[in-house]
Amino acid sequence: MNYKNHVTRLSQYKSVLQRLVKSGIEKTYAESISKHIGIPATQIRKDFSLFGIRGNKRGGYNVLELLEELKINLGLNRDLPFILIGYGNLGKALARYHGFHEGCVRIIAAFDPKVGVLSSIPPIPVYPPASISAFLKDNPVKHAVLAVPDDVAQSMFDELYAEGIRGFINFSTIALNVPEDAYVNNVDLELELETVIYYTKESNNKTK
Amino acid sequence: MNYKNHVTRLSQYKSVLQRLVKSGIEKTYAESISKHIGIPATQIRKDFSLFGIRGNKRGGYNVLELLEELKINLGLNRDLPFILIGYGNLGKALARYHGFHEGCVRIIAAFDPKVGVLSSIPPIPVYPPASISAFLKDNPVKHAVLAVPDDVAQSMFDELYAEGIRGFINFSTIALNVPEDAYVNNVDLELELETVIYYTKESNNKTK
DNA sequence: TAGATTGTTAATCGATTAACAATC
DNA sequence: TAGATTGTTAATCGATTAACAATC
Repeated sequence: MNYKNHVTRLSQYKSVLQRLVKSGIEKTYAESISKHIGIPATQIRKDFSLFGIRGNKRGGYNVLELLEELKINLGLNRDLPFILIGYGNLGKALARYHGFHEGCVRIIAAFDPKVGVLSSIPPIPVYPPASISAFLKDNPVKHAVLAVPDDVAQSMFDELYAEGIRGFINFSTIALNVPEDAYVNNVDLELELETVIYYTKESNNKTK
Repeated sequence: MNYKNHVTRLSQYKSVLQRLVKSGIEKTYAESISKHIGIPATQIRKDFSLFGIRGNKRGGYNVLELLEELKINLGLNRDLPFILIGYGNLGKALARYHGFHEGCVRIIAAFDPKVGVLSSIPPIPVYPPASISAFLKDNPVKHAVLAVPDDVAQSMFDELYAEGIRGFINFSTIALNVPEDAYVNNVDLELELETVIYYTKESNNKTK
């Protein structure tokens, strides 16, 4: 079963709800959420139904409750420490990424041959790769960000997998060899740029 | 018509073909490509058919020719200069991103209040945002990478749109207000991490 | 020729949308 | 109550897969 689209939408709903909470709005409707993100109200209700989220007939949804339900379904209702492998430009950008500090996604440590302390808030320590094993023994982390050069991506993956990490986000451009029980989300930045190019080709101007 | 999936797959085919070229392989088959990326051979042929790419019955595909066809269909068969707006950690990471140098996607200049010259190969100049307009008059760029803080993302977008840029990749976390004839590819890094979390929730271990 | 492989047409599957019944 | 909104069932749409004819 492929839930990718559902999960993406759920996450979008969550973002809207977080904005509503900030604005102090207490109640919302499928129709209003639809206005914000352009997803049909009927699909929003369908998604909620699929994930067992219930509203009040005639009364819409309580913003705080709905947000909480969305977080539960996304698995965001708990502490979610990540480790960051590779502390180059991309690693630094991710560690300081603004959005993360608002949610419960936290990068608690980075590993790179060049050690040091990242001046982020809160500061994130940078350890040598050799200490990953020891670190994971003390810290029960299940998720890792792979932001290393292509030539070491597979061996780093293998090591992390052996240490019990099962959820990965991979920024390298090689296709990792992944066991059945691990999940790897490949983010291919070149592909993202190519998508832009495709959709702005003159020949596609009308169709898109 | 939504071609997003097709474009994603076309780009994957292109990557495989580029690897084959590097290995000096001259001929390939739908079935061999399938082995590399796990997409059914029948779908590969269907995609090729949709984009008018023909092979040789019984003889498979000539690697170089196929790669060229894929590039043409992806719009990658020409010079594709991007400008980079925002030269923080993420901007730096993108400018130095390894994959780009192999393809025809090139970042030719960056704009940031903190000017300077990026020590990349080739070096990318960093200009103040005020000079965007003048730069675009001399350089017919149609694509931009938006890697700026959320609070200036919309105003930067508006300025770039006014200057004729129509293809964008947006790393900020706000939903931009976009005219009909522009294309914005939103890359939400928080969403990418959340996807990993969702698929590694204990309750999803069996289903996924 | 026989066998392998392409390319297309038809069937299936899943996701989205529409219709509408339930109910506050 | 009447009207608004939810939640579900049914219809539509599009994308994927399977079957197979074409042919080198």
